[in-house]
Amino acid sequence: MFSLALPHEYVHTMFQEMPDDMSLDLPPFLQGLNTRQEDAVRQLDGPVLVLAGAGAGKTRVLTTRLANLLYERRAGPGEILCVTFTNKAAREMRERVAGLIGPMAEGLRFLGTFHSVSAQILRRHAELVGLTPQFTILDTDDQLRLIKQILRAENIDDKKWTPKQFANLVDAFKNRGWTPDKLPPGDGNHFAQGRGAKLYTLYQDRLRTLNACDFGDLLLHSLTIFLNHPDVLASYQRRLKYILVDEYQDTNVAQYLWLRLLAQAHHNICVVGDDDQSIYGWRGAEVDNILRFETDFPGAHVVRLEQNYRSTGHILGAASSLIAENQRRLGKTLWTEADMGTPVRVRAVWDGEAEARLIGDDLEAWLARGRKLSDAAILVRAAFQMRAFEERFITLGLPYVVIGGPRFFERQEIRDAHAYLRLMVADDDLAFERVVNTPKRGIGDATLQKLMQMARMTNMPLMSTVREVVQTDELPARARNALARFLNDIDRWRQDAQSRSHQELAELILDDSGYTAMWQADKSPNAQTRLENLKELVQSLATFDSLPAYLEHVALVMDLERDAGEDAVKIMTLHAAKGLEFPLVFLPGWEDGIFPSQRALDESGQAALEEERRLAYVGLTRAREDARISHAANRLVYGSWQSSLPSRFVDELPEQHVDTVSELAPQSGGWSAYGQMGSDRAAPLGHHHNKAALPQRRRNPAHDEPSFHRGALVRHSTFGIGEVIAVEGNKLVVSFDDAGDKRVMASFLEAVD
DNA sequence: CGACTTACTGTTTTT
DNA sequence: CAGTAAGTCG
Repeated sequence: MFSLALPHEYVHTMFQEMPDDMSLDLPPFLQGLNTRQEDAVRQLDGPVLVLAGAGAGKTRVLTTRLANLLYERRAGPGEILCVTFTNKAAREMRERVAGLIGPMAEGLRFLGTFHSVSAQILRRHAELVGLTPQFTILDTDDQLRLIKQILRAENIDDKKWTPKQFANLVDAFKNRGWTPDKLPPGDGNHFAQGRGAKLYTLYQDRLRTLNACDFGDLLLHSLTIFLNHPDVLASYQRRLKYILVDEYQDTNVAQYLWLRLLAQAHHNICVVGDDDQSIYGWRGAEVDNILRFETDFPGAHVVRLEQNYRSTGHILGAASSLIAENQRRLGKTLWTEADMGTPVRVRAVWDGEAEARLIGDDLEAWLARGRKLSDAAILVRAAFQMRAFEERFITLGLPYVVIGGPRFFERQEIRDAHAYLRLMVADDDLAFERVVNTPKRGIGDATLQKLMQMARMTNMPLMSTVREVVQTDELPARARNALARFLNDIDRWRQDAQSRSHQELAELILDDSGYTAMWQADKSPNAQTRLENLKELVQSLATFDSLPAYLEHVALVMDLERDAGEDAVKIMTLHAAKGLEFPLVFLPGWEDGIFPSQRALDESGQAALEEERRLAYVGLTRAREDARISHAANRLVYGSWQSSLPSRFVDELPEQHVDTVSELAPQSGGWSAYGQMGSDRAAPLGHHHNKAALPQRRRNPAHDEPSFHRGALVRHSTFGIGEVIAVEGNKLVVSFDDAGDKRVMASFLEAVD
């Protein structure tokens, strides 16, 4: 149909000569936009802020603008930076642009998530931050293991100061763009008696030694590169002539700085967002970024998209009034040409079970009216609310899908398989650790502990350490043989990799290592599913050119495209629902303590509550025709009953748009408020008992590679005192007083004077 | 070194 | 309640 080979100059001249008739001569993809949308699409140069209300055609504007940039030849596909938050959004964008301008969309190399674009840049300049281009990207699981090791090595009680807490702290630092050297003094102080900052440094050092990055590093390192190497920055500024940003309200400080640097030279940056839909404050998003855009980029062209194409009048009216309760917002007036439709229904039920029953009944009625289940969604505040619905729908035989549940690449068996694959590509310590005894090879905790201690001392990868240590008497024969065998396997597979496709290789490894057999022997009910998942993994390998390409994809995307499947209701969190729409939306659990969450209620300021309100707004505005809120009088939370009050958000809904129904007997007494307000909830953390400082234990004082000569007197942690009788590189033969002659590694010995 | 039993601790989520 | 992690025994 439409081709870019069209005489572009001709079209361009026409734009200039006949401005009044432009709409007639617009390229097809520009037709059918409203005035504001068209404005946003056609204002190509300079900073543009698009404030897009819910359902106002934000994605359409972004994709059309991108297509228009290409159509107008302002930039080639490789010269446009277009960043989104999710892979799904990036995929959708690419598809839609391809639909508008054809195969040229494939050349959009810098269209992707912040993380994938950063990763691309970082691979190219890795050495500037002390990494090699082959660095590994750690998943959350690897990251937590690593942190745990560090905390233990530093003698920090990992129950009081959990790895997860530390990971969150690090994440918060990175979200703000703080490398360890830029950490404001005192900022890590609340962690582990003021050791947060030091631990952060240690963690980053460790990552560098491992040639690895966590997710936050992808962005942070590329930011560091831009800041420290003006020439590199300048090359990207020259190359990326236009910048488009989706969901700008969700950007954190690091992303903001990253974008600002890239846009600094040409100011051709267009950001699209909605301050009312900022729901990721808890993970570092700064609504301020969007509120401040006009100050950051003076002369910014601001476009407000306020016509809603999604919801009925009642739904929009209810949502608008609700969000109007928030103080900090730019303010928009959404309107629609649609009918008023049905008022938002608010229903009170006795308990969670009754709520599930009610919604189940509604869905059956919806089906009976000839509607599709896939047109309906249940949006919950927190995952634990899902179970009640699942149980009910199973008994009803009503098909459902949980969106955003445990993800494919996060499953244990998939991670294990990936660890094996990673070992084919590099001497990956964390991968090695993960599978060295999976399936069981008789390499236990003690052995591993010892290996890690050695590796730490010599600053070598675990695998190299193992290579050395199997040639010594350091370890008991059993462990040593097991390790030697495993090492042998790895080397053999690496050999095999030369002559096989990566798919065949993966199959070979999984069988040969005994990993498949391990699950086949497992009689637990989900073992079968795990085997199927492994098969699926091997299948999906086929779609990649190489093993590294596959691993990169896995690390960045963490999700597998799933086929639509049968007609089913979707159950998901409100967060997962952002950007989606459904004719029928259920919003259960609108009770104080659940939604808004207890945590938001406990916060003293308004900020948390306002974010919850935005979440409610997001929920309501997902509905096209019908929104049904419900709240229960009693709820089972962590195995005990709590009575609950309707959410304050229910009261904030305007009467004229709402239809309130109660299933409850009027004075059944179900509303009593005892047990509320968290009086008996867990005491807040962080009571700083003045505990005596932990004894400072400094391990291995002789940290430097000790050199020993024949005849030297040495001490070994297990074998005791002995005399060096031969030196072979970093391995020594020592005659121990008690244990006889042994071959040991030098790094494991201390001099005795 | 591995299987079994007991204590604990619980948002939202992407990459 | 239910899943995990750490501790204990053989």
